[in-house]
Amino acid sequence: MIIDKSSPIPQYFQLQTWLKEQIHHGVFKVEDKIPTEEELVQLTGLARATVRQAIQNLTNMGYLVRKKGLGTFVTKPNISPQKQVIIGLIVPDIRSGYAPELARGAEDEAARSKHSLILCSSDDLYIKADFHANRLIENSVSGVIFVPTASSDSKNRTIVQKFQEKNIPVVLADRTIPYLDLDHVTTDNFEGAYNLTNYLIKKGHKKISFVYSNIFSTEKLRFNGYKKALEDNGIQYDPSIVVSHTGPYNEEQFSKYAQAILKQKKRITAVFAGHDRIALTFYLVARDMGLSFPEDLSIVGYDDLDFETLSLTTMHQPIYEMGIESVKLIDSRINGEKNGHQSIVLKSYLIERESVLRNK
Amino acid sequence: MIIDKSSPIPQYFQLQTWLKEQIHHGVFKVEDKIPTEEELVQLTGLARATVRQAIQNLTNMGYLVRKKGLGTFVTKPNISPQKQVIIGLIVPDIRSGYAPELARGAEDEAARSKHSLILCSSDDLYIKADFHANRLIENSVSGVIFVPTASSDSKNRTIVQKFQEKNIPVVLADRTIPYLDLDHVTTDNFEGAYNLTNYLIKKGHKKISFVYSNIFSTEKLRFNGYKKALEDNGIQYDPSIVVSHTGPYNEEQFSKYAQAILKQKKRITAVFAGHDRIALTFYLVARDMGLSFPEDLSIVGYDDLDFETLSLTTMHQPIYEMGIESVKLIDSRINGEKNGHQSIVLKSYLIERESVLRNK
DNA sequence: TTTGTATAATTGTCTATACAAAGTAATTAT
DNA sequence: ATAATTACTTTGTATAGACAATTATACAAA
Repeated sequence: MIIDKSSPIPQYFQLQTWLKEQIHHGVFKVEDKIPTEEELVQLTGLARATVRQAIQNLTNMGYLVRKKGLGTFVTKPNISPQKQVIIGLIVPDIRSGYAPELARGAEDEAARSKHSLILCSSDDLYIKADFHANRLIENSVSGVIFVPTASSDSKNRTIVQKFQEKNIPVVLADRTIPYLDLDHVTTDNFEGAYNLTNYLIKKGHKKISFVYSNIFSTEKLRFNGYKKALEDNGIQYDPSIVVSHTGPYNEEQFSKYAQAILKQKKRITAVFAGHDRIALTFYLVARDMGLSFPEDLSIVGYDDLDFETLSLTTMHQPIYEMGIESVKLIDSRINGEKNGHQSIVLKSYLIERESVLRNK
Repeated sequence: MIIDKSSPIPQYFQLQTWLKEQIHHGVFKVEDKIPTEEELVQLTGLARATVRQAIQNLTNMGYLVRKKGLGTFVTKPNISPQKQVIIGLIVPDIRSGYAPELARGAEDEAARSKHSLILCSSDDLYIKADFHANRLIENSVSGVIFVPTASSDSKNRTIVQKFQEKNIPVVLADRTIPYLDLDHVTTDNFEGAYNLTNYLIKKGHKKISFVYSNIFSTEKLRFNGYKKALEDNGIQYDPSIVVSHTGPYNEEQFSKYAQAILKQKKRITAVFAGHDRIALTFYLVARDMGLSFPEDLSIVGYDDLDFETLSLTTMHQPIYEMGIESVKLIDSRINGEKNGHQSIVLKSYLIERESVLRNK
């Protein structure tokens, strides 16, 4: 029998479930007419009002369409049985640095699970990141990949918390925020910088300038790797050839730093730039000052950006993979697979080009 | 009286309308309890089932919440009075060419109207563009900015039609598709190429090679501009120094073209590359062949990509503005402001750098 | 060929009634 | 004072029956 009168489950609900099963099993197919109310009354022994309640509910749910004078019909298996997943990506600027590569990695991985990616550029400003965060929340995204801005840690935390309040999983990409237990994908910045510094030292360089922004976790780690490598090789750390800029990269400012460093009397032989952009600035300034390259000055960068005509020795960061891993993390959060927060640290490797010369 | 028994309008519907009005006019406020079913029976003279039908409908619509044993309550006036607008952006690859600039322009303009941008890279392939199109449609985007792929016109048309069937406005960015009346944002490719060719001619060049992909509307127009400029200056068009590649840009292939052109006996003095990437490839090949630059060979490109260390004379395309205008067009479509399709042609301008030398 | 009419089938609207289930509030027992 | 009981209110489930509105079909009339 279809209806169990002794069951505590409401009879309209039993009928409703039965009808749904019939549709699901293809007994009533798409566009088919299901039995009339009267027939269902005969079939189940229920009152017509009860039958109607079951049918009405299924109609509201979109399983059925009722047509006056004609009957009740099974609707086309409707749109989107699985909810659309949208992931927000907040980068400093989609035009610069590694952002395009990160975006593409994230996009490709998202596409694999039929997810979509909303693009947000923060210009490294808290206020823009906050604006985007609000919009992402309004769009009820399923997760966010966030590259922290150049603002203070506490402001970056505010943004993360905004998402957390709405139970939206957040993955920090590349940079991290202190005192915040979060999923995080980055590269081995300390180790990478350590290896790169060692490489310079093995090439005979002792006076190695280090120029970086001290507000980003990544560059701070690189600086630590640099210092450790000096120490392990018995080279005295010299603060006078280190530039620690409190703020994000800025072409004009870093050009001045480059000029200052290159004009110093105690001649440096190599520059370790906090990232490739800085390396490029150094190269341009050095060239303008009449230094020949790499004969007069060896330069290494960090990131492996695509400078077509500048053959820069640098540390390649697997940015594309970072995008992939970020989306994977978001995905596992959405599916509630993991508990506790994960930090994924990807390996970077040295790309030896022609910007470093053995120091005699 | 609340209910007009003689009206042809169903009584449950009359009650439903009345209740909705009371809520709207604030007689029943948010979180308020509305009269119980029994009270409404007294008030209206209807049967309880009829009253229930009215209440049930309003519950389904989200106006009311029923609580067993407690009563029926007015819900909070729900979320999102204004719908979120999401715009899809389909570019060949967010990592290359002008895509980042276009994306950023679109993003900034979208942000101004609190819209969001979903990023899609097609790799210039029909199949990927189609995949993204389907996902954008599933996400019910409000509009799409589409850079046609390197596939055939008919395949690109198929994708556009997919959106049109769902009444989703489409704007073609940069490239166009023949025989398709659509909103379109581009630059004056013919005129730009004409001017750039004239510039070369005024610099004394007569043997000017032209190398391009003949599958894109933009580069075809540039080629036409090039030919027209030759003609207007009385220079014989020479097909043997023109490379017309049937397919998208491809580094390996274009390197071979460059080698072939540069090895020819009838020595060319300048190259007009279909876009900056091609110009770069020519530069690299020429350099590897021992040609000095720009003394032995003048090169011009098109796009004004950011090649840090290559001082390329080129035609600057206002790509950022193209992104802005594209979103503006989508916006006016969404608001139903315009009828008929619009073509916006932005002005490009010559950037004179150091890659062109006067030919003696 | 078109238009009108009758009829059957089916869903839509509505009334009247009864008991169940889930809360609240007052009362009673401990 | 606290806990258990009871009474009451309100929505939830269910039955039985009546008539209205809409559609398809067949047949008749213009």
